[in-house]
Amino acid sequence: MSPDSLMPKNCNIPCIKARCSSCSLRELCLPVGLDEQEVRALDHLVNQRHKIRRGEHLHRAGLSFHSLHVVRSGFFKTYVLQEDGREQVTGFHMPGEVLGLDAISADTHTCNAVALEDSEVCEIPFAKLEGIGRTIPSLMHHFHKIMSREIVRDRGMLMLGGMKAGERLVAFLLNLSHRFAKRGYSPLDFNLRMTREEIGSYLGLKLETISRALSRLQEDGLINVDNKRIRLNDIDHLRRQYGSSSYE
Amino acid sequence: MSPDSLMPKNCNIPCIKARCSSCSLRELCLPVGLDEQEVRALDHLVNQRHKIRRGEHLHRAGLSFHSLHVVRSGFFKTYVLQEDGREQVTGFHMPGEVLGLDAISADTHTCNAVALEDSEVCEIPFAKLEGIGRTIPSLMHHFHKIMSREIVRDRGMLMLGGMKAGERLVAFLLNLSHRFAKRGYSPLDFNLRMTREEIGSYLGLKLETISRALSRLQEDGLINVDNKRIRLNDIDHLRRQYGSSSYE
DNA sequence: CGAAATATTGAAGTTATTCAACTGGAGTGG
DNA sequence: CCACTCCAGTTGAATAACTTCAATATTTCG
Repeated sequence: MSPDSLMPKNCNIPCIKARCSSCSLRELCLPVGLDEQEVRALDHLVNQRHKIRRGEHLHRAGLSFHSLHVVRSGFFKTYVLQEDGREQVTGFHMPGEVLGLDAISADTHTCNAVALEDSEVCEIPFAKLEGIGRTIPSLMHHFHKIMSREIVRDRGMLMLGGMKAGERLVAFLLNLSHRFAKRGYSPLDFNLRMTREEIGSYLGLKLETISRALSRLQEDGLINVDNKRIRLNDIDHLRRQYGSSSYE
Repeated sequence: MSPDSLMPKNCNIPCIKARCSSCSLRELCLPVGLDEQEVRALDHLVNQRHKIRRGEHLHRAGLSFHSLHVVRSGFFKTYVLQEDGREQVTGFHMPGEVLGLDAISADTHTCNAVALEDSEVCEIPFAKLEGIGRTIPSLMHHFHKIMSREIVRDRGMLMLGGMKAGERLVAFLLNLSHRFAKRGYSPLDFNLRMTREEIGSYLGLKLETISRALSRLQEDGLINVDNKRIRLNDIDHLRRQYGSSSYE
């Protein structure tokens, strides 16, 4: 049992009307920086909440694109299948983060998105977003910032290029830590939702290498590893020793 | 390194009014898919053309953001300097491609952009773009596609994660080839504008590894290398043998 | 032309991968 | 409840890939 499940406790309704104005993620999600009136406009924009159970897909590569989705609770991974059948993980996604931005380009999803734990998403029909954005410039501008942040984030991953396995892993852990912290969870003690293999795929390493790197960090006393649970014992040391790579 | 000011220095014709409606890049750049009237609106949007000479910077990380720039001619690289002083290349940019999308996120440039050869850019004040976009939905929508494409492109780089040096390099060459082709240049015979070191930085490899991989491909008869000039002798073989990675 | 930057290549060293054996936990069915 | 299997994870040993260091060649540019 994870000490910090990202799931809300009482969810037995498959779809409910989403309301940004009373959502606990207001300060993380689309509404950031919007005033009361603008957030109410968002209430009209956001269609509904969907439950996605662990292992279910939110969308698949090749499907036509209509709506963005914001993670309301839970945890997702996105990935693509390469010709040879290998799965390449392209990202992990927490509450408040937007899925589907890649699909705007060609009106087609370019990746698969699967829930790593029971999750909920809010659906945002993209045409509607563009429509409402026309009348609420600050909303449109905010959306541009979100897209831009996605670019910055992806580019941050690129910068791991020159790093060694241990450094990449630390950068990854620090990134998760930072994102958990922003969501009110401990930045020092959290559960990985993904397997070593998925981490490896994301970082361009093999699962054994991830395992070894984790063991090594534990030997050095920098972290504690108990299966999926990670404790960062000396986050400053981690930050100093390895690239701070604080990309959002 | 050459001393390079932020402003164009001594150009005879430093800045001229840009006109999308008569630009040869119409089919590659912002105007793609817009009708006559909409393109004329773009003429008002685009401020002017700037000449950036080889080695000069278009912008630097940390500077405040006002305008996007579209490469009108020439070739740019973007990069960030890491704490240890190492330069990490984040991209190469050809005519018709937009620079500065990363900066929207925080109104601050997150990377440096330097011309790898004498170049020209068209300046697009971002506030103006958002303003005009409000009245021309198709322009706004097109802009969203451009941002989305940038995300797809960056993510394509991520997918090189699992590949070996030779495969990454081939993916890189095929990507360049494809982009040259779209611009009317030969997809089989082109000049690299960047050094081996810059390619290496971009791909997460050392310059010697790039050099060796190029030599190896030449030995195998797949390409010809003459310093910066590359000829692809068997592009189908290259495409088949290595990941097609046709990201945009 | 000559200096500095860029590129190539070899040999040695390091790092990550591969293959393989083994552990432990979750879930299943007798 | 236990035996069993499956899956994720750990760890070791051998191998492959990449980097580093170093020497040399080539190109670029003032």
